[in-house]
Amino acid sequence: MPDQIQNAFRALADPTRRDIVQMLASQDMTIAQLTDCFDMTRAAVKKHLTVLSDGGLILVEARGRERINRLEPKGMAPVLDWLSFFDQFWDERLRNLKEAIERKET
Amino acid sequence: MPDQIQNAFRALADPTRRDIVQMLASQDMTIAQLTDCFDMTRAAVKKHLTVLSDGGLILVEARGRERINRLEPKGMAPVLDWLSFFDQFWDERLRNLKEAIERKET
DNA sequence: ATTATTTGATACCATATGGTATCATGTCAA
DNA sequence: TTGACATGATACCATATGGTATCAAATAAT
Repeated sequence: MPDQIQNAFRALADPTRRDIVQMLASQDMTIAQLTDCFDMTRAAVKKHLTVLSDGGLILVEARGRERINRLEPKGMAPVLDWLSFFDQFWDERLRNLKEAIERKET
Repeated sequence: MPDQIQNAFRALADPTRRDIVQMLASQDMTIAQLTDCFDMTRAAVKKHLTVLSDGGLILVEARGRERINRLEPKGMAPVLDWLSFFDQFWDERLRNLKEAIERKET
């Protein structure tokens, strides 16, 4: 719960975890299914899934002896919120540039 | 140049670096100025700036013996591009949910 | 010219991270 | 019940990471 922003950004910092996120976007998958898609051990994939879960980016549902890993779009909210301030900066930059050009042309 | 997405995500994965980005959003700063804002050595701050530079998130301009660190909004583009696919997923989820509700109510 | 200031670079350290191997546990099927 | 299968958990390893301390180099100030 604490530092959700940090956990989410950390979860996205690894290329394998970003790949997992992309795969889960197309369909829910078990650990074994995900492991088939990567050149690494099931234990390694499990670790990545734990980090993604800590980041709030996936939800794990126990179904019998399997664990269905599902994407949790809400988990991306802290990341997008943080980045939103940057959009403002970007816009301000464009405004300043526009102003400067207008002053020169006056 | 290669793996710009990875370098950008990695740069954003550290809380100190995200703080630096926020500070540079309000004004360009030298390494010494940034160091005053944190409880760590100038060398540590310099390392973070190198990572941010590798991620394409800042530009460094030499001015005399000082180095002006400036935010580079364009560097955020790979991150936003990668996240954009997620927006689609989110929308699709909403569409599916909407469809399911409509089917039930029919 | 000399000194102070800002930075670059390197060596070094503790811990985090990504990975494997291994064994224990729970669940499905015969 | 007895295996087979999917997972959990732990110990362990190599490397990456975030930090310090230290020294060299370039520029500013006196």
